[in-house]
Amino acid sequence: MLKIKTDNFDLDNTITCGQIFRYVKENNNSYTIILNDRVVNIKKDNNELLIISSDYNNLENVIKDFFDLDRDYLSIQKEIINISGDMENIINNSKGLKVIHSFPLETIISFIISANNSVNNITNSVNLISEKYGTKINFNNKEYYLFPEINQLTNVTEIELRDLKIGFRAPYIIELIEKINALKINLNIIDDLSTLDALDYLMTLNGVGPKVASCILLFAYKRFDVFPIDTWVKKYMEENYNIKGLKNIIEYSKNNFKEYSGLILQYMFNSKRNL
DNA sequence: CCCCAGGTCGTCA
DNA sequence: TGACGACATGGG
Repeated sequence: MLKIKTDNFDLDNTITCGQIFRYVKENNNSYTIILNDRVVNIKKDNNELLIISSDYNNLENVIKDFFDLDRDYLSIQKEIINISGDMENIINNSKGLKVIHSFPLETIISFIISANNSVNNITNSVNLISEKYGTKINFNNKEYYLFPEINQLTNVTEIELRDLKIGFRAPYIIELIEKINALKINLNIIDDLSTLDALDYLMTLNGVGPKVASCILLFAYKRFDVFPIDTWVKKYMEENYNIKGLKNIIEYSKNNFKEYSGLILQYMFNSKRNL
């Protein structure tokens, strides 16, 4: 077992608030999470994380990277409150929430599926994709399936994907796979692009609009200066600021939330969904 | 049978 | 550009 000391970390909220889809809450209040190359089970015991895994190689760094444990969120939260004091409420509601550092291909496909969909349906489809195409891992006397690598998806057909309840988004995913294989899209260069260029780059993909592209950059590339505006954030902005419309929200966020827009909108999403 | 879910696309003015 | 309906699937 690996133990990691943490403070200011809300494990439950971070896992369950919609950033990731592939986790199971166990009876002992631990979480089993499927990462890109291993399965981990994590339990929070006061200020300590207790972790068991199918693979202990470099595990501490993997966990710290995935949960963004080395970033100083308290300072960021203070800064945000300085920028706009009325943020104190929702930040208090989301104290200890970390932005997960997820995996590009899985994140892109998951959030293409997220369009006009519910978290339950998204989770279901992502799990079905993994079970059908991913690598099997035995852990704790159970079988788990990693999300597939690109080479495991090369020959996937639209009909197969529609069987996995992906619906009208199936052709978007086929196109994504084809573009990656044809080297028309390179997920590795995104770190070298500015956030605006990265958004444009991702939005060349069918099925990836401003919201999905923002989620990809926030959750898979650690860009906090994005605007993942969904129905919940729209409701929040209208109720609390009387601001309507995508452009107006982006404009307001840009002016008031600056480089932490993505994080703040995540706080809003979280507070709204937890009501 | 209606509306909605972590939206985006194609079409038409 | 901007508005608007369509889109698979499941749940309330």
